[in-house]
Amino acid sequence: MPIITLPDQSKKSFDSEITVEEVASSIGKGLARAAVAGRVDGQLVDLSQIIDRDVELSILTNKDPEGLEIMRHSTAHLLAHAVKELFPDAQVTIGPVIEDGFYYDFSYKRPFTPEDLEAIEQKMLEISKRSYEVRRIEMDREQAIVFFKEQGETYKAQIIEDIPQGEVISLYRQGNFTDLCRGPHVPNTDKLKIFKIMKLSGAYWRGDSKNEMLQRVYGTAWTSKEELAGYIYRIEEAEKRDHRKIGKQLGYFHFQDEAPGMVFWHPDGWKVWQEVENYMRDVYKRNDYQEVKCPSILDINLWKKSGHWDNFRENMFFTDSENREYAVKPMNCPGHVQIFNNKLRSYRDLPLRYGEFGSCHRDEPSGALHGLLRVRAFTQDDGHIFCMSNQIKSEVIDFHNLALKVYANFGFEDITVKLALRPEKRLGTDELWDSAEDALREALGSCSVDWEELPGEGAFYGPKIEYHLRDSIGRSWQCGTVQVDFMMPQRLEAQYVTENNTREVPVMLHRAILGSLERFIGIVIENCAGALPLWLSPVQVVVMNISDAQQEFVQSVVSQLRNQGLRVSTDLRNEKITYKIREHSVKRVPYLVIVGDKEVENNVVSVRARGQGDAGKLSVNDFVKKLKFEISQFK
RNA sequence: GCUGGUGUAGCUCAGUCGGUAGAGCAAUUGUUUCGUAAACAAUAGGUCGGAGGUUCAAUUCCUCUCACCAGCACCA
Repeated sequence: MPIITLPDQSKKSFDSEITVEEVASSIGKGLARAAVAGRVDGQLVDLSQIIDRDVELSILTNKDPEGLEIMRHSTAHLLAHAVKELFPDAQVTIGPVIEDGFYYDFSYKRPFTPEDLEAIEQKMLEISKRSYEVRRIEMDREQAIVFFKEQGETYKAQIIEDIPQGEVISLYRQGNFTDLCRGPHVPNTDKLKIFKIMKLSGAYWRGDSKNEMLQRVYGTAWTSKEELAGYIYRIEEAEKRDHRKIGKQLGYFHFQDEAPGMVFWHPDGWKVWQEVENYMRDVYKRNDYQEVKCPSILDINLWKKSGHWDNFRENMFFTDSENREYAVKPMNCPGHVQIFNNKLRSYRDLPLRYGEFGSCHRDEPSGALHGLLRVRAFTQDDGHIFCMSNQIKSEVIDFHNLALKVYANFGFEDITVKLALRPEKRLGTDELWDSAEDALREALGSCSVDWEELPGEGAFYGPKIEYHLRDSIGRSWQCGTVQVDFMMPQRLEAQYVTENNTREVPVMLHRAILGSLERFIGIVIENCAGALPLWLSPVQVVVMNISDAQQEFVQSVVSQLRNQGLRVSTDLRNEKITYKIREHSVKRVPYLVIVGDKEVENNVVSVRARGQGDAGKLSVNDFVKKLKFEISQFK
């Protein structure tokens, strides 16, 4: 006599055991039709699940987040089903749900073509219409392994072999296609109607580059055609924000074949850069950092000593001169230690903070390069704090707060914090790693922030807190970081004199807020879709005349604005005012100033603000005040 | 680095089933002096990513190579 408690706390009792689907029908026809799965006492189950005891039950439709996920998962199975029908000797592997969709990895003798993808999508629609019932089957482990081996599905058999002994193995069958899966799934393939195959790519079996490369087919699925269209629209809109496109359009920078992964900054792009750099220089000054500058090329022996040779060599560029080998620096830390070591330090000097706009080169794999976001030559706002262990916590907390403040000034509020823990390839003992990781955890713990821990992702010399920002298409990029390092100061023989006149090795905190200036500027561009805030805009104002008669007045307005430190250009071309407005609007100039006879007569300017249109007439003085106020707001 | 795709004028792109290429915008010149997102006309502009090969002939076919794009792997 199961009594079922529904989400609204109402109870329904039944005379005998009953399936989730039957409960849905008992509530209403519409619900039964929309139902894709159920949740019984917190556990997701199929609609066919039998309930034989008192439970709490929710009926899930694809309007529920879990329902949508189940639907996407089932669509992944539909994809695999279609592939098996079209290419019977393809092997299926895994097909999970991801953000906004799903993928499925296949092993096949030849690469799929774009035409294959179309055929697969058609076949999926066809199978969906066949209205196959999706049925759960349970097998024991050995039975399941034999089952998949018989079908030539060696990857599936491998997956099962990794499932712990004794666990029940569940399979799902639709028509003549059976897939290993935990479930749950929609009850029938005809529930799957609104989906689209998106793209094809390679992916290593089990994510390991030593393994075979499989073919990954990506797809998306939604509950309505409108949502699918909305998703496609969002992707298109995001592509318009791509910093590579905007950078080209606005003439900020370019790349060319001769220097893959290295930026040619154009005048306007470089103005943005300088503005960012000067802002960060100010942050250094105001937070007790001393700016330094170290050589880019250092003797290879220093890199051997620091541990880079053993742990980072494949990412470094090398050069030589007169039989001496050098490395182009991939990091700034060894240089800063040299400055620290250049004189005898006392505990009274600590914490000692050095900051550098350090130009680094890393030989990144070609496939990793991505506009400004992943380059081979970049500049870090890289600082190193030499301190005692009892100063770590407060330094990390200060850094955390400073970093968030800087991000906010650039318009970023949504930052993901991660804690990257010891990697396989590393220096130092486990005890040192324990204390370094704990130090960071403790500091984060007192910062009222959520973080995700990433085992194995730390730097070779220490664990790190990472600050991630998202790009326009949802990819997340590490910008800032703070890392605790007990190893490098020791290896490079840094020391300070303690209170007791003994010598001790300082702790070194590596830290960067922007991370790479290139990457950060790329993300800023995407974040504002190229409409940079006034203080960062390379051209803040364009002053334009209506006709030749106002040329002189325009010049005088420009010189007044320039005298106030504003970045101003003129447009005196013999073009219609609408033409000029359009051109500079497309270039996202924050303010356009229009001068015609009326303005000259009244000694005012007509102001047009980006995104707002006509902003009225102002005296030059008032206009300057307005701009200065806006700039001060942002900084 | 791996898998797949792409590479034609400054930009966005069309085209050639093998006979050395075209549009729009930008540029240049001329005319127009015109008030809040594109005036009109003319001109100029490309060894079709690079190197080999096949061919009477290659931008088009083949091989290699470089760069870029997506994803994977790797990472700020």
